[in-house]
Parts: sequence; C-alpha cells; structure tokens
Amino acid sequence: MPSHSEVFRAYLKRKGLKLTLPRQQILEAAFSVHDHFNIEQLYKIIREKTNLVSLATVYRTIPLLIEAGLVQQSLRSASCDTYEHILGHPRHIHWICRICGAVLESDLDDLMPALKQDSQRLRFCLEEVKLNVSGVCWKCQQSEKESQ
Amino acid sequence: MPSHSEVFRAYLKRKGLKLTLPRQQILEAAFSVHDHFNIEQLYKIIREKTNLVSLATVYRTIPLLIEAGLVQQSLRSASCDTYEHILGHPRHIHWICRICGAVLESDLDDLMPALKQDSQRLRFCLEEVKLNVSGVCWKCQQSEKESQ
DNA sequence: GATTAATTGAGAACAAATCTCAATAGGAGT
DNA sequence: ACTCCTATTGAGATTTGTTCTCAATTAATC
Repeated sequence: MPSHSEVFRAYLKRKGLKLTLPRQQILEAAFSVHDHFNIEQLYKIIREKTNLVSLATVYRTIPLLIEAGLVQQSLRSASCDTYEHILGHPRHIHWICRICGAVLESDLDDLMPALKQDSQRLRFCLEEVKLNVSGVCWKCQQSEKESQ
Repeated sequence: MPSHSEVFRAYLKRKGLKLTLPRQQILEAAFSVHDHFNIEQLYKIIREKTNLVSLATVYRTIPLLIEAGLVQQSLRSASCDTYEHILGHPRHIHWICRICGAVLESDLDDLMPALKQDSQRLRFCLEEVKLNVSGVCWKCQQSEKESQ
C-alpha cells in the first residue's frame, strides 16, 4: 500500500502541481491527527512545529488532499466543516450524540448491498457514501435517566 | 395527522413560547416550498408576501422548527446550509450528482434493519438518519461519454 | 544556474450567522 | 377589555469561517 506522501506526490505530478514544503507539512499534520479535525485545529498543529505555513495555504491545500483521495469532508458540525483522513480507514457510519457530541463509528459494509441495488435502479454512479446517524449515546441515556 | 401549524402551536405552548406573526409566516413559507431551501431563499419568499419579518428572525425561528420536528437540516451545499420540511415525507436517501448538482431521492426503508441492528450493538438511541450518496447521475454519465 | 509558472504569506474582502438592545407584542390573569 | 410581564422583534453592528489579491518566492525543467 502506498504511503500518503507517495499518493500525494503522484497526484501532484499528475496534475502538474508542485510538491512544496507547506503542502508536505499540511499533509503530515493531517495524518498526525487520528480523529476529526477542522482547519483551525490543523493550523494550530502545524504552528506548534513550524511557523512556515499560513492559514490561507491550509485552506488552499485541503481541497487538493480531498481530490487526491487522502482526506474526506466529514461531519458537519454546528459552525464549521470538519475533515478526516481516509487511507487505511474503511468508510464508516458516524453515530453522533446530540447531547454530548460524542462520535461513534461503525462499518458501512452491511448496508452496501442494499445501497448498490438502489444505485442500479436509479442508474446512479455511486462514488461516496456519507451516513450520519444522530441520537443519544448510551452514556447520555444513563445520565438522562438518573436526572429524572 | 395534525397539520404543521398545529404541531408548531403545540410545541410552542409546551415550551412556554409565543406564537407570533413572524413565526407563523416563516412556518408557512417553509411549507410552501416543496424542495430544499436555505435561509436566504426562505427570507425572499416571505419578503414577496409581506415585509414584516427580518432575516434575524428567520435565523432564530429555524431552530425552533427543527426542535418541533417540522424541518430538518438537510444537504450541506458548498456555501450554506439547506433545509427541508419533513411532515408527511418519509426519511430518504439523497443521491447528489457532483457534476450537475441534481438531487435524487430514494427510500431509506431497505437499510433500516441493518441500521437498527448496529444501533442495538452500540446501545445508541437512533433518532435521525442522514444518508447522502455522491457520485454521477445518469444524464451526466451520458454527456461524459459523448464528450470523449 | 537560468527560466518559467505555480505557490506562498499577510492582510483585505466577503458572506453566513449571531448578537445587541431599545421598542413591541403575545397571552395569562384580572 | 385592560394590565402586566416576559418573550420577541427589527436593524444594524459584530463575529467567524472562508476566499481573494498581489507582490515576492520557490519548485521543477532545461
């Protein structure tokens, strides 16, 4: 399996774009976080190591990482977009607790057969599935019961 | 089945909130559109009929409609949130064409058994499912073929 | 090393959403 | 119907996330 930097390098080459230091640093930062992140958080992480990358460049680079298949736009939170890296992670379902905001994940595999059937019926070329379930997580169900 | 204004009235009463003219007009506008809409569009629709409602009030009222179960946050488009009303519409899957932006819809029913199982395993109280599939619609697949 | 075009940083600009606060209007009780 | 209390409103200022601008820089190619 090619590493994320190899994938990125190949993508840039294919597009005639340059592999710059800021882009490398943004990529590394994105893969150093094993969780959802937003631009501001990513910017902070980069800042802690070097101060060579501007916020504008982070914003400019994220779409490249998405195009390269390295990062995907993820949950929509209240005020800003969040992302997560993909390579090696199978696509999944997000279970978002509306009380504490916790995010659980589960596999998408069980649903794919039914989805594939639908896509054939609609003659729709399925590329990406984003499935978010909201509700209440176990912990919050417990504390709700206690407080009553 | 209770009408949307009855549902809203009951919700407001339960919460000790007031049923004001602006709120009624916003509700009516939301149910006059049979499609996705964003705040700006809703505001325009209201403006065409009366000029009694301010943009700030539209922003303030949408969360109430969501809490009341009358409206749900829907697709995330590039630049701003969109919503759609729910009452009478079964929950569905959105198939979003990344080329022309068309949105097809299909039923969620086939997927629910598998989802319910997952939710039990995770002990997660499932309240709402939002499933967006992106890819390419039939029309755009055709025009892609032609242009090659 | 020279050339060329892509890329960058810094701050300005923009747009969506939220906040502020004085004026207004539901609606519960009389 | 009238009063009182509190929620609500409008209008514009403010905040926040994102994009744009442009001169200076840098990666890649020869």
